Amino acid sequence: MTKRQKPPKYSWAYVAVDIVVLTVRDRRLQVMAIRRGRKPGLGGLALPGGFVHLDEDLETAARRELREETGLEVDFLEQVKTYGAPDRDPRNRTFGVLYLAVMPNLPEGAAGTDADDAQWIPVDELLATDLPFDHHDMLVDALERARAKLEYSPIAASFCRPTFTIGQLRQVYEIIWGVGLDPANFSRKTRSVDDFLVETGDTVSEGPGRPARTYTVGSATVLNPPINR
Amino acid sequence: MTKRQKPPKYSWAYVAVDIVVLTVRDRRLQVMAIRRGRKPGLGGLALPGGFVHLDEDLETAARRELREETGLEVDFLEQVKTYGAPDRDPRNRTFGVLYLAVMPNLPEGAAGTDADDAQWIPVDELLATDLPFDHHDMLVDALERARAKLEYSPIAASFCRPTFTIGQLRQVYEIIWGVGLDPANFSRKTRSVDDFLVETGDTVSEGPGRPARTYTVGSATVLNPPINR
DNA sequence: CAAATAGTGTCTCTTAGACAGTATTAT
DNA sequence: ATAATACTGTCTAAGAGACACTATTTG
Repeated sequence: MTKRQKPPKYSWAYVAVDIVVLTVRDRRLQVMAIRRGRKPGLGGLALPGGFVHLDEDLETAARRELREETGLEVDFLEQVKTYGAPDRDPRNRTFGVLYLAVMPNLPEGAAGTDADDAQWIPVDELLATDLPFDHHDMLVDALERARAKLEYSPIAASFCRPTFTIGQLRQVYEIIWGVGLDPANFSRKTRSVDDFLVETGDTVSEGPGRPARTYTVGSATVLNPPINR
Repeated sequence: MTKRQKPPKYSWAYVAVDIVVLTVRDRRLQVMAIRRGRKPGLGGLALPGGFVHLDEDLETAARRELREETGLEVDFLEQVKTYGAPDRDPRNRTFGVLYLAVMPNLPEGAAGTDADDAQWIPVDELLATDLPFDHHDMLVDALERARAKLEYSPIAASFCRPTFTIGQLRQVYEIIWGVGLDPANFSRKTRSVDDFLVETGDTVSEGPGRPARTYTVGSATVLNPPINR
């Protein structure tokens, strides 16, 4: 897998990818964490991630590490930022490329976590634990990115299953932004965004209340007009 | 300068920084380019940049390379994206961390380009030349970032000298967005943004027309409300 | 004086948000 | 029936953009 190359002439380094995978479960924003099997931070929680192979793209490495460490396959994956403080890894000079991934709340087991050491944990709980390296900063930065992207990108749909209701979409916004949104205005607003939502023609009924129309995400890459906080 | 470390155990790589420095000169958006002294792309233009030292932060490396290769000192510097395609550098596995920098149009010579091989060139001209590595993609990505940030960040002020008029600020927007903006509405709009502009109390007269009030940039990090295109 | 730029006034049209009211379900 | 959710209607206030008009300079 890992090819050889000539010994380094200049300052060399390891390059790793780390991934913040977000989902909404039990009405809370949750993040995928793994239990570390080695020092530093042995036994504690950390973000999934690992070294990039020699013949591998960054995004490919992120997907591979995610699959290996958590068993997850994500549809939304985006580079956030690269961390390069000289002492960020006490062992060797290592650069960390952070990725943000987003998943729907799939039923436990279905493409879920085969890996024993992987678990969903509410974001605020993980933020309160002692994370190794600069994983705390990474989590904060990824969250900020996700919050910002809700406004102008269809990323919220990545938190939903392929077919979803506007109520489900609204909950994503409410939970991630931590605010309450007027259902009536939110419905009008999202439907008015060009190519954001595509009506399926079906409706679903979940619990009491009028059945909701279902939608799939459209071709829009930018929300125009944006959904303001 | 470059410390030693133990020989690599896993896939190692070189890490470089590349910088897109933008300014507005002669009413055009221009970018700093250097003439390459080695292959690949020998004799052609390229973005300034170079390898990160072992004991150096990424941003520090970007500032150092910029100083060494172009003699420039910038105030605005921001990480954009990291490029990691396995074949992006034909010689060795090299990751490239892209930075966006912005400068005012300083009078030629003053903290200008000591370096012979560095030059300002209009962005569209550099885009039309044959750039080495993935510098073309980098330039496109940096431009998109700059255009987007005009809307919601005070980055436009970084294109201006410490004290500037609203007319000068408007020109930055017009040139970078490639659109015409209504001077009256633009003036009202920018002045209404919280903590964006701070009046100096002075006015300056450049050519014909009523003298303009001058401003310095305020404490705002986010423009609220934003300046829409 | 004319031409050019800075800045104010005002009008119109669109949109965001508040909130009342109607539709349709589970229990 | 009651409660809960989905969705429509409507009003109000704020904001964006068009554009006329005033202010102050250079030549």
